[in-house]
Amino acid sequence: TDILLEKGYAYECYCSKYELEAAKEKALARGEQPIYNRKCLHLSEAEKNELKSKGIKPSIRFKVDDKIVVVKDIIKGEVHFPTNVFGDFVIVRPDGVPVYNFAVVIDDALMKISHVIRGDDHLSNTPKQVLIYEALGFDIPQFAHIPMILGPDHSKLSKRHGDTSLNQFKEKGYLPEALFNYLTLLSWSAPDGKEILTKEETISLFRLDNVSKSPAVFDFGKLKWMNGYYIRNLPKDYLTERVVPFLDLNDNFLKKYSDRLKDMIYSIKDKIELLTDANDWIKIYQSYPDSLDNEALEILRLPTSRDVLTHFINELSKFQEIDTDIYKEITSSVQKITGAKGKALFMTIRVGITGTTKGPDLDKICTLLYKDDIIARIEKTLNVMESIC
RNA sequence: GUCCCCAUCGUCUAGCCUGGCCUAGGACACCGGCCUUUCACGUCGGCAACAGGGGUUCAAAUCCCCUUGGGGACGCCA
Repeated sequence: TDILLEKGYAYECYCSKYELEAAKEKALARGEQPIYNRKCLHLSEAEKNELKSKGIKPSIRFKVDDKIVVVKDIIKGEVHFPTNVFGDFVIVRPDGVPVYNFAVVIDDALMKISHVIRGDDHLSNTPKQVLIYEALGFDIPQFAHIPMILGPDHSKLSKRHGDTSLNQFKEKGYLPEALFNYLTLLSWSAPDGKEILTKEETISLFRLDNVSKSPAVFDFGKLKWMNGYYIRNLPKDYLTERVVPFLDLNDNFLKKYSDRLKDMIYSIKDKIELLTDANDWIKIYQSYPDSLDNEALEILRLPTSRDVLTHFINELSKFQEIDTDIYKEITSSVQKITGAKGKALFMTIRVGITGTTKGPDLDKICTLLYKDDIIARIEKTLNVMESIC
């Protein structure tokens, strides 16, 4: 600040907050720009000392000439700002603490920052900063003002639009690489239009000069889709590692089946609120048969249901363990014996085992579970049927 | 209010700089078909946009101007 003061780029201002406030309101009332009136610009040393002796501490203002500042921006191009819209602005407060616009310049210049990349909303701060760079003789960095991300209502994205912090997304089960990939596609796109990109691909393709100028609305739906895509396509081992923190591993069921779990999760793509939904689905298993809903009960009330389940157990008992082929064999035998087919056959088995009408493919369910477990579950269902049918 | 930025399907965008190849391409969402004896996934098809008006030009989504619309900034906040 000494340099700026000495060279006449800045001066001390003894005006009080109240004075300034009043002046501002007056100007606004007259429909004019609220610009500092330079009252303190020409104070003599004597006057300053007098004010100081009264205990008034000055703030320091940057003296702004009436001209047009041209900001060169990689994304926006050359932007012209008349300085008379902001006037002489404060650089240091009376307590000696520098103001943001001043501090960033000093900071960045000292650290030899080459590129200042930030949100669009900082564009109008930039001319002030450029002025300071120039006064101090610093090299002006390259600026790149990225368009803002808007909420679904097209206003600046904020808390009231829902989850906006990385941790919230993480807690909800969004994979970091999916979020990264999605965010990357806002106001930018790969030259070939490819949308699913690894971090490495993005880094090698990304160029500031093909970032779009217009703001982007955050689309939670597309993020969701992309996260699902990642969940489905990432290597299974890696996926399991990612999924485990979201599951209640203390539970016996999960302990017992954790090795087969990845296949199951891999197949649960329905209404993925994501990983957390997989957890819900598993809970349906766990809480069975308390989870029987009307739809499931209806299936169990079918006249053939009892037969189907009983014979399913019988047939299954003939085998050591169940796999896809055996599953087919069993279901066709049960069909022959009971005469039940279609929904009456498969839905009954589904409900008998899982207690619900929804879930992964039946053959997958059957191969996921162990034979004894299936039998136990169906027997449970048969017991339940005693009481409700 | 003043200044600045922006403007292609509902949303993210390609194309715009270097006008004709645009019958405006892709993705999400949505709607249908297929697959699956559930739901999803997958797959095939469909709906859907150059904000409006003036120019310039043989030719405009592309270049220029105006209007409208949206966003942001106007602090001794960061």
